[in-house]
Amino acid sequence: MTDKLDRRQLKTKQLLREAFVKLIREKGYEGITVSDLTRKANINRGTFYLHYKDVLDLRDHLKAEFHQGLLAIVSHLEPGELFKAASEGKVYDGLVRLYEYFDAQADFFEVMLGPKGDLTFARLLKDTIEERMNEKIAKITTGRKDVLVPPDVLIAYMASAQLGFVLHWLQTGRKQSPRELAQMLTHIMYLGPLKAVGFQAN
Amino acid sequence: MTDKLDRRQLKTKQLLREAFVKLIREKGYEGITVSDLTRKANINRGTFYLHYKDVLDLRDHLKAEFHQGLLAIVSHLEPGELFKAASEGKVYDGLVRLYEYFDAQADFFEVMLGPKGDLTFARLLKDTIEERMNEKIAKITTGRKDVLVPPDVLIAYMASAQLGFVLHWLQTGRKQSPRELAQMLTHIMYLGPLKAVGFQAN
DNA sequence: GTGATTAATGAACACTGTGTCCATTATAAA
DNA sequence: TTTATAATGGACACAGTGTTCATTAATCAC
Repeated sequence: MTDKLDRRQLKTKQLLREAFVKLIREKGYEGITVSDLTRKANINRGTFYLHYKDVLDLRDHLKAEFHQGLLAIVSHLEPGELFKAASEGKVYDGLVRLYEYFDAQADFFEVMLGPKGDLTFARLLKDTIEERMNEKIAKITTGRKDVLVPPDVLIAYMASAQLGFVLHWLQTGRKQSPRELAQMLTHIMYLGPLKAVGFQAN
Repeated sequence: MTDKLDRRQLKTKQLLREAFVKLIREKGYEGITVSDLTRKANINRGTFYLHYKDVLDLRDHLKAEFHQGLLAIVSHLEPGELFKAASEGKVYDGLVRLYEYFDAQADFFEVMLGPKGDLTFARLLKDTIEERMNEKIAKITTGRKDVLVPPDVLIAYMASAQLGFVLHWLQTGRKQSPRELAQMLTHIMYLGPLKAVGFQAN
């Protein structure tokens, strides 16, 4: 994966990566050209093609990087543990770790997932959450008859929800700590959104 | 809004609109050019510019159309009604109407929100849901101290969730009826995702 | 139907960006 | 210091853009 790279190559890739994020922030992801990138990075246009096929290729490499980082964390999450912690009024630690990752990489995620960013990245994250949940939840519900909602539907719901949840946090200045985030998500997951926001049975 | 249009103009716009959806289906949204569109629609390239500024402009006009359609329905939704219906084991009719709209326009939504589609459209829909919820939910929670999760956070969660829910349905062949969809969403909203999928307190 | 109106066409224009060369220069590694 | 190779600058043909304009064709109002 990580071929041993010449310093020069590392530097070039680093410059391109920075130029990419800057350009998204400045003029939005759509319509970034190779010429834009090399101008901003102050490198020769031909040099770009020594590393990437085109702008989409550069984007996909960046996406893959962060995808890996996320996978490493998400693969350890256990919905059963979340439910257990929630029913005992505790916070599931796996969630805290997940939000700590987003917090640490916030600069990148904020731009990339923001209004000017690249939404295919959002899709990738959602799909990742979804796949992992599928593995975990499938085990639990096989053979049961009392499920009110098919697991695949529910997983689609939750995966989108959790991404939207993080996104909102990123785009409103990250006012809560990762632990507070986990606490809130636990409430919503356990009680359901309606009761979590204060609707009361009467 | 709807200026009285020459038949020729209507026809041109119709052709462009069909070409756009076809091209997304065939080669993906990214990288569709004006030349692609006019070739596919069999019209003169110059003609395109008599109607739209560029590809993004065409896209935005299409988005706006469906946005209007959705607004008309979403603006009538009442979370309170949803909670009431849910606690009585009923289905909230507003939701059924919403899903009927997606069902009727499924061809367009499926392509546009699909893997090759335009994700800014997904964002627009999410924002629409979010804004409307904000209006409704804000009334309920003002002055209350017992909310476990701030309304804005919860709304971000729900808006994303509901979009993901519909998206999954569109992309898995629309196996459920709008009423069944509404039923499922009601369960999730009322019980929370964990209990809805079958986790049990013990 | 006829004539006035206006949309669509085809062809040209300068311009920007693409992807690929290649000889030359600069820099890192052994 | 030598050897390897990354980066450069300049060139190339090509595709797409956005605009203009005279010409053709369709529609609308009468």
